[in-house]
Amino acid sequence: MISSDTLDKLSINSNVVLISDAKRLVADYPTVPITVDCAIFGFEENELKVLLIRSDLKHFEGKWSLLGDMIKATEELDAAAYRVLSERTGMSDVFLEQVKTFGGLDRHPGGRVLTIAYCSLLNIRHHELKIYANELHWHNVKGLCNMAFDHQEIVDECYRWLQKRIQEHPLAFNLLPEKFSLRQLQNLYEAILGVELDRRNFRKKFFTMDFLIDLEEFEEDVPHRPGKLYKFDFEKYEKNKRKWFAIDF
Amino acid sequence: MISSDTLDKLSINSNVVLISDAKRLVADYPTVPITVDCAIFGFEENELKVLLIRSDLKHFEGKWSLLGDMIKATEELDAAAYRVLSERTGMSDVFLEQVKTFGGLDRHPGGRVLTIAYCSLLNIRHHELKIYANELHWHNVKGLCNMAFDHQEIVDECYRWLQKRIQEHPLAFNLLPEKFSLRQLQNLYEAILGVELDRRNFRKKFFTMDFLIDLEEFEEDVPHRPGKLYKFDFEKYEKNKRKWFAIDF
DNA sequence: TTTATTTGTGTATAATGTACGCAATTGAAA
DNA sequence: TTTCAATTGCGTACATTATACACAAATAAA
Repeated sequence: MISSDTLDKLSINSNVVLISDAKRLVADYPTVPITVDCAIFGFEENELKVLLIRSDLKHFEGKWSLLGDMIKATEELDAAAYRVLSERTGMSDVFLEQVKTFGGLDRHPGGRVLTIAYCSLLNIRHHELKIYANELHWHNVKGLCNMAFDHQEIVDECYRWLQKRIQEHPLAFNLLPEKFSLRQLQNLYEAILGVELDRRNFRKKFFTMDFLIDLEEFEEDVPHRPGKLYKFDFEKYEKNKRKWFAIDF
Repeated sequence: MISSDTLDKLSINSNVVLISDAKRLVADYPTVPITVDCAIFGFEENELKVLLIRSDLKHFEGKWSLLGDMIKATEELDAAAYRVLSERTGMSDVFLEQVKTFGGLDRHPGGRVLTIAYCSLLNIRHHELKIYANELHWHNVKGLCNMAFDHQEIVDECYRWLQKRIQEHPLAFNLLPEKFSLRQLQNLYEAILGVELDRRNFRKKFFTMDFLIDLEEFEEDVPHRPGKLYKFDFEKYEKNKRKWFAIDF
């Protein structure tokens, strides 16, 4: 049976029933609050870190949470994630990409809340954290525990996503200071992938890729022979992007 | 200023303000109708196809749309996508995976509607389409036009996702009949990747992967030397999954 | 029987990945 | 000063994989 109310929304056109009032159609749909959660990764002391706060929900008292917020009524998804990121880190011009949407019925104690997970990579030293409330700080990605909501699952998913992604595109440079040594670069790859790599082959691979710029400068204050410093040639990379497929370790 | 209404939701605990009433917190969030849209891919006559219907919105009269529906209030995201798929194709046990969420403010004429895009792969011959209403049928992925909503963008995204994905995992077998020749398999890869592959090297690659089962049967009714038929060894693949990284063409 | 077409199986070569050797440079210890 | 430990920078030998291409065998149609 089609109710008269439903009929109001319909018009008949060449034997097909067309809905003329899209607003009234949509008005019948159930609605859900939507949020973004950002897995913000950084790299320090040869460890991959993720930025967390204490949950401000009594229900998750003492547990750790990703940075997130509701999406405003007239806000684009990416913009909401970027807002969360910049409000807390003060950073702009940062790598940020959508990873996956989580909509489990019981993931939020306040009722069904959908969240769109984003992954962000940034250089810890480049940014003074803003709003230190709720014990905002960096946690080792390995050995996380005591997470609020389904945030353990979200971090795991973002971390796996990152592991794949850095083998397709040289995103890892977003995590390093502008000037870095090959050793730092290798430590980063080893930390993210969780494997040991041969130093000499690693070096060869990155030199043949040919977007490291030799700065003719050297490390300082290291208790051994200092390594050369390089920077990443973003321009050259952008031009040759298409050719890329895998970094492959 | 904190309103007295807000204070009701708060409790103070070790200098941190905790929100005790999660439901009331969430009640303040804007809410949005959420839908799923399925890019359902099939393979026929050496062409990659996608299943579309005519949009039933007057606003998009004559335009083509992915299969989609609202997500019910107590329905998991994957379940909603699976429901859309099985209602229309009658298929169960089908490959289905979340790809990306689209939430552009103006993507739906009825107001903001979030959609979670899913990608599905199935064998066209295995399934009688159900509900032929709205001119449900298979379209060539190449040369799509006249799409409703942002569905062109969604199909493009799902197609790129598929191109990457079949090089990491042998998903393509979901698109083939149970028994297939190496030529069919190669045609499929060529259709999806949009490249020509060397027949002999292609064969070598798949034999060294070692999960094709030789059925000792042959093609029939072909106007040339018939090729051997194979089936995919899902069991063996599942066991060796971890070792995988890329198929690489 | 011949021809066109396609399958099935190779091989030769180039490119890439992997394992590892060794001199050079630095800070710190002897 | 000399020696040592640690690390960088550069190389080479070998194994593995990718790529290009040749040719016989099987089938339908002429």
